[in-house]
Amino acid sequence: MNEEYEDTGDEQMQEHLPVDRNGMNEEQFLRQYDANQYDRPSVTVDMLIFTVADKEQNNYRKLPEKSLQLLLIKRGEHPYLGQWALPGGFVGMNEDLDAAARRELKSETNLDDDQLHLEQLYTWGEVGRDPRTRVISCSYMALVDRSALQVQAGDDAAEASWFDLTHRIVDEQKTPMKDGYTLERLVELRLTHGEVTLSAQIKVVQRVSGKSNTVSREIVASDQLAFDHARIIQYAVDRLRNKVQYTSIAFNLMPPLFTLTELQQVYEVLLGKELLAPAFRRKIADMVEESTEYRKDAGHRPSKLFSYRPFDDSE
Amino acid sequence: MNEEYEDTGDEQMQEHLPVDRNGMNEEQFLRQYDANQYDRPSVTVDMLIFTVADKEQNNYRKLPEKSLQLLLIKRGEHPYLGQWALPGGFVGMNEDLDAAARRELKSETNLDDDQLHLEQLYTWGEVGRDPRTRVISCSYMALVDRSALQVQAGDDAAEASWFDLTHRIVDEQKTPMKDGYTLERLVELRLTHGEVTLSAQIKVVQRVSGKSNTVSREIVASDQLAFDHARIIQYAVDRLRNKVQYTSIAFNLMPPLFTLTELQQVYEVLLGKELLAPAFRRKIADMVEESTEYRKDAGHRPSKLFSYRPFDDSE
DNA sequence: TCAATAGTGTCTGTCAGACACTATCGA
DNA sequence: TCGATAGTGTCTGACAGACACTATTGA
Repeated sequence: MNEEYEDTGDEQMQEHLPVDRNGMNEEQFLRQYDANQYDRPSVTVDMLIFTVADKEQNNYRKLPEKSLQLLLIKRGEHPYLGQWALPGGFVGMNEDLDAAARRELKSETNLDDDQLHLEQLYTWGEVGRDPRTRVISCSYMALVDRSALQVQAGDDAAEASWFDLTHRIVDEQKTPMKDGYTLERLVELRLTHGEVTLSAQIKVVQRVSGKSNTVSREIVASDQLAFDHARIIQYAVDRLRNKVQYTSIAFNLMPPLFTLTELQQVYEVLLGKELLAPAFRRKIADMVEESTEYRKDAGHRPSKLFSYRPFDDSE
Repeated sequence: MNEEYEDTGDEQMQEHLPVDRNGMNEEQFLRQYDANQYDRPSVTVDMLIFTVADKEQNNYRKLPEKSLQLLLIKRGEHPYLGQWALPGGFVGMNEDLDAAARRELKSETNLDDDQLHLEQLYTWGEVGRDPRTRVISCSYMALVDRSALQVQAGDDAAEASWFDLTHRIVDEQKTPMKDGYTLERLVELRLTHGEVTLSAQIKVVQRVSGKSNTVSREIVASDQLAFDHARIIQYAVDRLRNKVQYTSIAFNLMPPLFTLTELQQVYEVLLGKELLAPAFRRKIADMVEESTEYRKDAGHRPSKLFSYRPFDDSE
């Protein structure tokens, strides 16, 4: 069970270290280990930085609509020069993976990770996804509060912009298969910033056969979006929609004080559907705390302002 | 918006390709690109291969208890020579990340991925986690049906064994913090295979302050478990427990035909708690299909055998 | 006969969907 | 006044926890 019993056990003063088939102990092994004997892929982090912004609204009575926004960077270098890509970069040899994500986030938004939600999403490792060399990308999702962003992005040398993001299922069909079915969804992503519109179509295929249940995503079309980033964005939206429903991450998109209607609007824009106010208020009731302040600048009844209350675990 | 307008536009026959600040078009850039100009980390996949097995039972009336098992490999090389580790290996330069996971799985269990559940879990990229060199590990979780395993593992040169796995919260305390709280859990992992017992303690810390909500895992003690694998195992158990409740992955641990009590036992061993039969049967009712067969070998009323029915989406 | 599992019926409380209703502001 | 949002009350049906109850087997 323990290698050291195979030693002769004669040298009382010397430590009984296990040796490998070449007679080396661990220290000797590590000294001769050469990481360069094999080719290694490059590793990057890709950041999906989401926020929610108000759309313009002229009717003094109506509330402004919300839109989900994603930060993209215009590439100033090959490959995909001139196209838009997720912020990101290579992971340093002496830098934790998470630290690389936080570094990228800080450099783009000037926010530290205690002011936002940061979460590892998925690691993308297909062989041909980067024309330069083999690149494995670990994607992270960040949710930031619009009001905490000092600069409107783009203070960097590279051109960074917030794009309005819409995610729409254009087509859906279910085909019965032996021992299961295949569910194919065609998803259209549309990203707009001023005059610039990027779009992509992703085919999301869910195969259920026997017990296995696999989801794969394929890029059908990708206009002005670099690399396979359209697919990563689609994946992130799916994850975001999912998590909004059973966690409180949505509050990371809210300012310190907000009305319940604003909160509901954020949920609605994330989920892509309308919610009923009474049910919504019940659901989030013990995640918010009433303040004494009111919002009274609009042409209708003033609304109470609330703040986030970290989960009510107390009983 | 598009770089090509910066060309002189004189050469009608030549394509208008965007050029970078060095005057290179994409093809020229890629030809001179050298991936070796920077140090790169090594990338591995680590496999968490779970199954459920029956425990011995002598009372002819009683049903055998189930135990959750995990496949581990005894290391025949430095570092951690003689200790036990998750199966895994380096990702080939011309191999998709998923393909590497499937390859490892196939080599350990001789099963293809259409016969089981395979899912990417998390990517571990701390700097010091491997003493050899910088290693980033992408972990995958696989759930296999015990009855589909031809060999009892270990046909490989390396010694592979199924370990009974228990996951127990030994200590839990909640400390109020400014603007939130800290929830600390001490988790004890215990892995046994015959006479061999491995154990580890992981401190799982959930920090809730303001809007951010972070979970971190720290290895307090790890006996005979190589690398940071104790932490990865603990993470996988958390994920497994979570997913069992809202997906049908548990069926991947079941043979083609099973009784509802067996299914319930699997849920119970995964969740680490007992369930009430009527509620359980209601919950899984439309995920199973009645067969005409019965299990009648025991000292009690025979039970109907069921099979898995991929989600009842029909209305 | 009996220990053990197999399987069902039903009470109860919780909670989400749905919708009606009242309250209150600014132009 | 009125168009819009703010906010509440309550009916309904779905469903989970809880527990009692019946059914059936092999030694």
